[in-house]
Amino acid sequence: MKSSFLITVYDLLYNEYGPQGWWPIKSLSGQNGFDDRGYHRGDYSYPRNPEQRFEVSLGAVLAQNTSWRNVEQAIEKLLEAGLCSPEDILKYPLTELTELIRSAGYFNQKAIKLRALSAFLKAHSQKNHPSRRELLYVWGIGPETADSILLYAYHDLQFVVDAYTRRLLIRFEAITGREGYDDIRTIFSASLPKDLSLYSEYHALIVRHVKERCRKLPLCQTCPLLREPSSEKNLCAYGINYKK
DNA sequence: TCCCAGGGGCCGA
DNA sequence: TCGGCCCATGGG
Repeated sequence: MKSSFLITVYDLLYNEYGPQGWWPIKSLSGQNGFDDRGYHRGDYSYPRNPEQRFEVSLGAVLAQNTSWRNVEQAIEKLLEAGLCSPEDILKYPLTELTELIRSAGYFNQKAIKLRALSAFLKAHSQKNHPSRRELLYVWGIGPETADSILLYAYHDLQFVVDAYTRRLLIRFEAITGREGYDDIRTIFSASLPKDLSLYSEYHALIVRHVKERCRKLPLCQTCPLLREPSSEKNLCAYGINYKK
């Protein structure tokens, strides 16, 4: 795949949707530069302290296979209970922790996952960020969650691949769908400039675009990726077939 | 009522 | 290694 292809896709998505403000930080909602849901569009300097990094990390676990609206409620309750650090989570009763995060679904599993992550972060030096390998060793942290934490909490240059990314590339016929997580991750990291804001924004834009347009039953008529006349091949093979 | 969400662990083949 | 199953709430 030509590297310019993924950059063209990025430019088109950015022009259509603008900065997405990921990762939102609930504890800063309403403050200068943040909307009432904690989004901070176009500013990639957050999180800035251990508490904010921890909130993003908790959110990455809570967001597993769960809509963000449900995650927001859980984060809000964690904040209300004053759980802002790994130590806070670890000393909080498990049954009560489970109740706080009920809205995020899979609450029995996720309460244990939050504890496992907290135990890891407590044992780990908070000064320099954890490695990908270390995070993957933590129970409940898979590749997507690890990369989300590294990119959005620790500003480490890791491209986040999710089900939306996979669907988008399948519809471009850029992948078959049988590729593993790391294969798809490499497609992006090999093609894109090493730029933190680009990585952060690209993943967020893919989520926005696929949720909104590239659904299971896609809305190709208004797809911003079908307006590029200079593309030599697709842009979206699915859309081309769809229009026939 | 059904389907899907900003996945990951576990288990059997 | 890989597919299938389980976890679970809430909104459309």
